[in-house]
Formats: sequence, structure tokens, C-alpha cells
Amino acid sequence: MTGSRMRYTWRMDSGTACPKATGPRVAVDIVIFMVREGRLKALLIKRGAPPFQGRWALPGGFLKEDEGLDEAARRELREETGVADVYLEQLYTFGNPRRDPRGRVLSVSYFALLPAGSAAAPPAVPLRRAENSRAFGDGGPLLAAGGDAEEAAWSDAYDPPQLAFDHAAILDYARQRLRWKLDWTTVGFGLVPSRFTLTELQRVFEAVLGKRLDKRNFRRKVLALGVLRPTKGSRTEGLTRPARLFEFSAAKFERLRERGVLFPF
Amino acid sequence: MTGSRMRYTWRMDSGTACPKATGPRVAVDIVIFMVREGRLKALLIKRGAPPFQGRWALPGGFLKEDEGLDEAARRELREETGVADVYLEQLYTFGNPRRDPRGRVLSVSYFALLPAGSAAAPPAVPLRRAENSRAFGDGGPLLAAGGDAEEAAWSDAYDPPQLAFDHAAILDYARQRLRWKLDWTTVGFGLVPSRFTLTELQRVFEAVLGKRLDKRNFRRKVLALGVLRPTKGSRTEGLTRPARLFEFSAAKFERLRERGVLFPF
DNA sequence: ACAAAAGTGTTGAGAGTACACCCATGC
DNA sequence: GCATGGGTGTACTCTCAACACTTTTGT
Repeated sequence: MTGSRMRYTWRMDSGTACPKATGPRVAVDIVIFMVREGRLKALLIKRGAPPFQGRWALPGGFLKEDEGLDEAARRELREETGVADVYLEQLYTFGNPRRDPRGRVLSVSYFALLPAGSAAAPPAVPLRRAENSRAFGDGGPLLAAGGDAEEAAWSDAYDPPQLAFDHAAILDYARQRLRWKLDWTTVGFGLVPSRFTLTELQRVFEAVLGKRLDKRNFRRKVLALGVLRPTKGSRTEGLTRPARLFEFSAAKFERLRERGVLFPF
Repeated sequence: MTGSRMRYTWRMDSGTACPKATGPRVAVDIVIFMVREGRLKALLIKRGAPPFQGRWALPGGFLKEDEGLDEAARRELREETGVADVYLEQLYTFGNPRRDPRGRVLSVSYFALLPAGSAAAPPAVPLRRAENSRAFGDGGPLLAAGGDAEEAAWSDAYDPPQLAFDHAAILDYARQRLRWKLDWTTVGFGLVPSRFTLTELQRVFEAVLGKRLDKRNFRRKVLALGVLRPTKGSRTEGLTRPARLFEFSAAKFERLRERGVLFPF
């Protein structure tokens, strides 16, 4: 048996004095992925307050009363990046009693996928010497509760700096999950804007998987899914032959669900 | 915006008077799977106290202070079934603010796999008219905090009775995850005792997938994994030719990890 | 005409699926 | 010797991986 044998007291009321709902605090942390410069990046925040002041950490904040988990994650996401309507999936809940030196804090972690080229996010900066400041400002990030001087930057997801708390494990896990799902589901389309060329899509897959793919095989496979619709448009990258723009066809989704190809959840 | 705009206050101390750690309460609920009578079953508990008194629910209880999530899940599992050292995996965290009528309760859900034929678990009883009483008794189940008259029974996992809270969704999700992982990982071996015949293993797979499998293909596939070692022993099921007993060879695991076949986590 | 990326087919290997008969044992 | 489950092999299909050249455009 560990030290505390106490069982929480339970009360039906909700908004009054203590002791009321006495549980651990719950943080919602998000791994926000995006492909930039041909690499998979994750958004990090520099903590402005102890503990781990000055350390990089995942964006996140505390769950509010009467707020759902997904809702909280979307709120954080919006606060950090200004985006809504992106792919968001719950990852795992980390609950080591010592993961936060301040006391008991669970972290319900999520991962989100931002389309390559999205605006409303901090510029890509080599994180080791990040000098960029906050590049957004509606509600302000919650993470450094009480802190100020924050920075946000896109870090290489495969080579992050030292992170606060157990955020390194969270990031690792998110990377793993993303890679795993990339092959068996359609999450990959979440990393690409609504209209994209097949080469762009391939670059995104390559960035996540960390290896080159064969152009012909990739195109065949992705087209065989039957969820891409060619548009009339094309995009000319530099001074060369224009590439056809495709878009994601939500209509053709259901066939895949049945095959179990889509997100299993 | 929802009603409460309050942000939790944060204090460094931990064990004193309130206001201290003010977060939602956190329950740990477990879907305990087992194959019996050729069907996939899940262990359910009849609630002895409101809310949902008399309703069936997943076994579970509240997270204790200073207790890790996995630790809590294992404790619950031990309390409900007496077993330890079985496959246990975190499933998902359910956080709808209205999921518990008493107030805010998160449910960190797990699923566990018990080897077919394990003792120390309630007898199989048609759940609709379950008459069996508690068949175990070290700490006693935590779930019906304050309740008494509990029962436990194995329900068909594909056709459960009406469940309390959002436990139906949790069970659904667990079934889905189990099925999904069965093909791509080695979780299936968690549902089988340490030594088993190939037919027993096949029956378990069939119960989970809900369909018949071809004997020859099944054997080829499962042997091709290279993680089964034939033992000297055999088991004679009834009055017929004895079947070879196999065991799981943990040694040959690592090859699979690399191929990504093992649990992705 | 040339540079630069877009686009396109074929072949071989391995995995999955469908399918039917002989074998060892207890009675 | 027979009933019962244990155990085995082959052919077809499909998916995946390897591999190189022609086309279109802007300069």
C-alpha cells in the first residue's frame, strides 16, 4: 500500500465551498503536428513560469469545469493556433502521480493535424535558438498558468529539445500513433490543405514516415483508395509543368469504413 | 462559452485543507474480456447504489490519491477477479461533463484480457436473469461506492444488457479495439492460457471476430508469426486424438516489434 | 533546346483465401 | 471399426515493391 489510504468524499453540489469535487487536476495537452520544410513538426511552447521555467513544453491547459475533453482540446488548439476544424484525436491519458512536481495532474493528451501551409501559426524557426515571439493573440495560451514571456515554435517532431514534464513521452507516443495510422487510415489527409497535388501529398507522407516513397506506387495506392477527386485546377510549382489539384471526397468514405480502412474509431 | 469561466486555483501544498487540488473526480473503468462457451464475454457488475441502482455497469472505481492510472486499473482488476499479470491496456478517456448525474467524473477506461478458463471469476450466467452473487472477496469491488448488494456476471460482449452511465459506449469501443488489434498484433494470446492447442486459440479468435475461420489458414498464419513454440505436452479433448500444446514464446517477440506487428504501443 | 517536375505500366514476390482429405486416439 | 477432432497442401488472387522513361511547361 502506498501512503494515502484516503477515499475521496463525494458531494452532490457542484459550485460551492470545499470540500467538493476533490479529484486530481486534469490537463489537456496537445501535440499539434504540421509538415513544414519537408519535415514533420510539432508546436511547442516555452514555459514562462515554474516549474520547468524556460523549458519547452506541449501546448495545453487545464480542463475547465463543465467542459468536455474534446471541447477543451479544441479550445486549446484554437487559442494556440487560431485554427478550428482540423483533425483532432485523443491520444492517451498519462497519470503518473509524479509527472508534475506541483502535485497530482493527469494529462489527457490529444494530437491534431494542421494542413501544410496553414497560416495562423508561428513561423518555422530552428528551435534550438528560437527567437520568435507569440504570433497569435485571442485568449492567449493557458499553459504557463500565471506566466508571461512565452514563445511558440515549430520543432522537428523527430528531434525535439528537452521537454518539460513527461511531454517527451507524449510526443513520442503521438509520433508513433500518427505513423501507425498513416498506413491504415486516412488521417494523412489531415496534414494537407483542402486542395493539393499528389506530389504535395507524397511529401507529407514522406515527412511523417521519415523515408522516401516511390512516386508511382504512392500515386497508385492513394488513388486506389477512391477518396480523391481530381479538380479542374492545377498548380504550377516553379517553372515547370503544372500539377493537377485533387481534393478529398468525403462522399466515398463510407465504403472504407466498412473495410475498416478508415480510423478505427 | 459555457457557463463556468472559472479557472482553477493552484496551490503548491498537497495534503492540507481546501482549496487544494480541485479537479474532476476520476474513475477507472475496466472492460474485462474473456472467452467462455465459445463467445466473447465481458464482466459486469450490478450496481447496488444510486445512481443507476440495479443497473449493470463496468467494474471500476475511483482513482486514489497518489495512485497511477495503470496501478488503479490493476487494483480494480485484482479486486474484481483476483487475477494479476494479465494483459491490460488503456483504452480511452471519456469526459462528457454530463456522463455521471452526480457531477463531473472522468472515466479513464481500460480493457483487460483474461485467459479462457481462468478461475477466480464469477460463473457464466445468462445475464438477463443473473442470480449469482459475488464469487470473490479480497477487497470487494469499489464501484458501487457505498452500495452493498452487488452481483457480478459475464455478459455476452456483443449483446450486453442496458448499462449505466456511458458504459455501453465504452464497451463498444473496447470491442472494436480488441477486434482491430487481433489481426495486427499479438493481443489475442492474452485470451488464452499459457499452454493451449491451436484449436483452442482458433476458437478464441472466432469468438472475438464473430465468424468462423478456416483451420488450415489459421494455423499457417499463426505459426508463421514465429512466436509459438510447441511443447512436449498434449491435451486430449474428449475421446479423440490428442492435440499438441503450444506456448507463447516471448523470445521471438522482438522481431515482430520491428515489423510493427506487435502492439503499436 | 533545355531544365524541372508531372505523369505513366509492368513484372515478380509474398500474403490471403478457398478448398478436401488422411491421421491418431478412445471406446 | 467407427466416431471425433487433429492435422496437412495446393492453386488462385490480390497487394506491395522495385524499377525508367515520356510529357508538359517556362525560360
